[in-house]
Amino acid sequence: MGDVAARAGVAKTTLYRRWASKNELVVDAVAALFDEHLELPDRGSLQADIEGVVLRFAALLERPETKTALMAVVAESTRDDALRDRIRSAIVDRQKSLVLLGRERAQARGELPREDDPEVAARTADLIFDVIAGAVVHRTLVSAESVDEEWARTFAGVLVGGLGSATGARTPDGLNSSPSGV
Amino acid sequence: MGDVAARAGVAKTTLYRRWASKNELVVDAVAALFDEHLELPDRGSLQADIEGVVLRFAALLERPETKTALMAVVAESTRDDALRDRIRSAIVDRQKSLVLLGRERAQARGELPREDDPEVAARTADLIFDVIAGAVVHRTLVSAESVDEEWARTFAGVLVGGLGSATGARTPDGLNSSPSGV
DNA sequence: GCAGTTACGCTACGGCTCGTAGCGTAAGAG
DNA sequence: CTCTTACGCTACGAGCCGTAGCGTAACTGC
Repeated sequence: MGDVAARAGVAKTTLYRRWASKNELVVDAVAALFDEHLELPDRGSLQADIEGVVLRFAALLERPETKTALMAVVAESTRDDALRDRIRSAIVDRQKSLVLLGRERAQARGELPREDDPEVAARTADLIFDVIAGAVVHRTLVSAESVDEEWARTFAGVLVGGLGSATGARTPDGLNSSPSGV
Repeated sequence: MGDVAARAGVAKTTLYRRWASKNELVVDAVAALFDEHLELPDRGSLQADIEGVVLRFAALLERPETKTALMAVVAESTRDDALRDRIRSAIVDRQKSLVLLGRERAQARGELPREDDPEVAARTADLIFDVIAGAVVHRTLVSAESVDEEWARTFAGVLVGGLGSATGARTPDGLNSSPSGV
């Protein structure tokens, strides 16, 4: 934090006059990075849109400062509810709009059916968000392997296929079996 | 750490005679929890197997100590390569065997085709692992919503559907469209 | 030009936690 | 009965977050 103040050319006390704690500053910094680097250009298909955002997100996470800062505040948010809420409103909820946009486009293209029940729609959007963000974060940070175009393509293929085939979410446990291999 | 020593009824110095640092101790503790609580009983179908392990994993992660400890070391591993390797060998690689077991069972049931190319098989297993672990972690820690049976069912449905439909990983970008809604 | 408010810089410090040094002591090996 | 091994204990150094207190510059309104 002394370092941050030094690099900003201000005194440490000034930082604490603008942010109540280090964590809040880091959350705002990470949120700004996310807002700046994440977007969802229309690449013509749901699969391509997912590939694009996955690669953008991975590129952001592979920067050492980004991943260190993000994981530090997420880790602390497990024992600080106020921090968790701040992360949600400043980062998570904002980026969730990308999922809504992507679904809207896919529905306009006819790639995904429209869902009338708004609660089901919201739950599905949350699921998609958790799957995309979780998978990319896990791969880059825990598995520590790079997210390249091939991985993005395979991942997007699985997700698109899964969304197309099984989401009505009735009770049965096996409406599976299909072509092409694992 | 003084607390850990106190609760263990030993002196703090004794802890440092067995573990070189706090992080190593935490990694070993989390690894033991994972080994103890994660297993993959045969529930009759790939979908049900995934649901089961997702619920087990989520139950483990919802315990405050588990998630705090896990995320703390993962966060620090972003700036400590030795710690990252220790996490990989003590936790990640061990639990990855669950994916291999689940796939083996699914192949024996005929739910998934066998894959001859071992490299493709390994990459797919890694992908499945990242998707399952990442999605559950992201939902419980970032989205901060509970993983209940309904979520597990929907998630497993999407994953099974995705694995069944699109994984040969050719170039095309749209072999989707199907029944049941998003 | 002048008082009053606002915001900043700076030093010093308290508090917390990780990790270590040094020494005394109990238990098992031969 | 010695020797080794492992443990307990106190004290301490180091690093970082966050704050107190005070001096100082700039900007406002008249």
